[in-house]
Amino acid sequence: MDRRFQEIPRERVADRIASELLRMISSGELAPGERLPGERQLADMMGVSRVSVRAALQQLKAQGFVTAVQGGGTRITAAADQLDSALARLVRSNRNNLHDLAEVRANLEVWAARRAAERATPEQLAEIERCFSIIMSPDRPSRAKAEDDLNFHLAIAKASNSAVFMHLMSILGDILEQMFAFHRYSLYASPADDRRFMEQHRAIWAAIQRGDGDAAEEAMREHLTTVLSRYEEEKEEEESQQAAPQPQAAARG
Amino acid sequence: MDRRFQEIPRERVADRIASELLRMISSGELAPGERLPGERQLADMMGVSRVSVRAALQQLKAQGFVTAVQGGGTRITAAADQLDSALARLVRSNRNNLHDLAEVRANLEVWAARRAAERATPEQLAEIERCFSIIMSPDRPSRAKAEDDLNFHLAIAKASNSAVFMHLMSILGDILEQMFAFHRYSLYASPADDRRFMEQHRAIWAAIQRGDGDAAEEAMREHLTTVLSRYEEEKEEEESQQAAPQPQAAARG
DNA sequence: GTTTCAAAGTGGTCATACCAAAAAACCACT
DNA sequence: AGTGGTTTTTTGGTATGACCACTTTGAAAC
Repeated sequence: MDRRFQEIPRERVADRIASELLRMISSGELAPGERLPGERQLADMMGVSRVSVRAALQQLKAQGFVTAVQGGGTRITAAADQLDSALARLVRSNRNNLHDLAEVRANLEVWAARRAAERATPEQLAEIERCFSIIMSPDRPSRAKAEDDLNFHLAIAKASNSAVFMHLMSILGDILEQMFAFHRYSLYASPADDRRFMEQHRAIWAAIQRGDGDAAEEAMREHLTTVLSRYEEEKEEEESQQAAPQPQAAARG
Repeated sequence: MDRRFQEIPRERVADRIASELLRMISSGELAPGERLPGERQLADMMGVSRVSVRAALQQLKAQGFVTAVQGGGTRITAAADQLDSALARLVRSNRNNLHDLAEVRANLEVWAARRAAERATPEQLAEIERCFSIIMSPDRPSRAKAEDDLNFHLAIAKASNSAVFMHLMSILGDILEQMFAFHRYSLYASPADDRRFMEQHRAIWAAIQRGDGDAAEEAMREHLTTVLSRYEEEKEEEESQQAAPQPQAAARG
C-alpha cells in the first residue's frame, strides 16, 4: 500500500517489443498498410525469441493495430478497415457527402502543408523535392499524372510528422480514391489547368522548402480551391445530364 | 474447389479459446478478481497446447479483461474501463498526438462554421441561438460550462449539414473528450479568459446568424486559436512539473 | 503474353525445457 | 498459538525447434 516504494515495473520482453512497434506506428515510421518484417526476422533483429515477438504481435492484433493473415504477413492496419467502413458507407449512400469529404480533406491538407513547412526533416524535404521534380517533368504519361500528384501530396502529408493526421488521411484517402475511381472523375482535363496546377505545386514546394508556414498554407489552400472548383464543374455537368435531387442544404442566402 | 462447401474460415485455436473465456467472463461464470486455472491446466482441459492458451490470454490481457502476474496466476480484471478506438489508442500512446488531434479538429470546426453560416436551416439556427444564450447567461454553474460550450460547438457542427463532417467529429470528439478528461485539463481557467471566450462566441454566432461565411470562418479560427494556445500553456506547465502521478489507467496495466 | 504450378516465405500451432517470481507448505523458535 | 525464516511447489515468461496451412512469387510451360 505504501506508494513511496513503487515497484520497478519489471519489464517484460513482449511488452517492450509491443511498445517499440507501437512507437514506430504512432510516429509514422511504419505507415498504415505497410507490411512489417516476418516474425522470425523480427525476432532475429531484436535479439529475442519468436515466441516473444508473437506475444507482442498478439497484443497489437487484439488492439487492432496490426492485422496478420496466415501466409500473407502482418501489416499495419489501414485505419479505414477498422475505424470506418461506416464512413465509406456514408459517402457511398449520398454523393453530396463526397464533395464534403473532399473539402474536409482539403482543409486537413492545408494544415499539413503548414506543418510540413515548419517541421519537415531534411530527408522529408528531399522526398518532397523528388516527387515535385517528377510532376514537373514534361511529357510524362498522363496515366501516371494522377498518381504522381498523389505522391507529391502524400510526401507533404508525411512531412507533417503527425501520426494522427496520417491516419485520418489514410481514411479519407482510401474513400476518396474509391469514390473517384468509381465515378471516373478525370481532373486535370485541359492543358491550361495542367499548367496552372504545376505553377501552384511549385509555389507550395517553394514555401515548404524555405520553411514559410504561412505561405505554404496559403499556397496549398489556393491549389485545393482550384482543384475543388474543377470538381464542382464536372459535378454540375454530370448532374445536368442525369437529374440528381439535392434534399438537404436549404439555403438561406 | 467447390466453393459451396467451403469450410468455415478456419477458426484459429487461440481465438476460439479467447472467445470461450470471454464468454465465461461476460456471463459471470468467472467473477472479477477470480483467479482462473493455470495455463498448463487450462491447456490440458481444452485439449490444446499451452502456446495457444497463452496467445488467447495475451489477447485478453491486451484488451484489459484479465491481468497476469508472474508466479501469481491470472485473474479477471475488475472493470474493463476501456475506450476502443484505434485513434484513441494512438493518441494515448503518444501525447504529442493529442495536440495534433486538437489542431485537426480545430481546422474542421472552422470549416463547419463557414458551412453553417452558408447553409444552416432556420431550425438549426434556432438551436444554435438556444445554445448560445445558455453559454452567455451569467452565473451558470461552472461544472456545466464545458458541456454547454460543447453543445454550442455541436449545434454549429450539425448546422453544417454534412454527414461526413458529423461523423468525423464524433470520432474526434469522443477521443478528445476522453483524453482531456484523462489528463484533467481544465480549460477556461481565468475569468478573463472566460470573458474573452464569451466575446468570441458572440462573434461566431453573429456571423452565422447573418450568413456571413467568411466572418464565421475567421471568428471560429480566432476562437480556436485562443483555446489551443491555452492548451499549449497548460501542457508546458505540466511538463515542467514532470512528476505526473498518472493514475491507474496507464498503459502498463 | 497467359496460365500453371511448385518452391519459398509467412503466420499458426505444438512439444519441451528452463527461468523467475509468487504462493504455499514447512519448520523452527519464542 | 504465533511469529519469522526457509524450502518446495505452482505459475507466468522466455527460448528452441519442429511442423502445418496458407499466400506469395516467379519460373516453367503453354
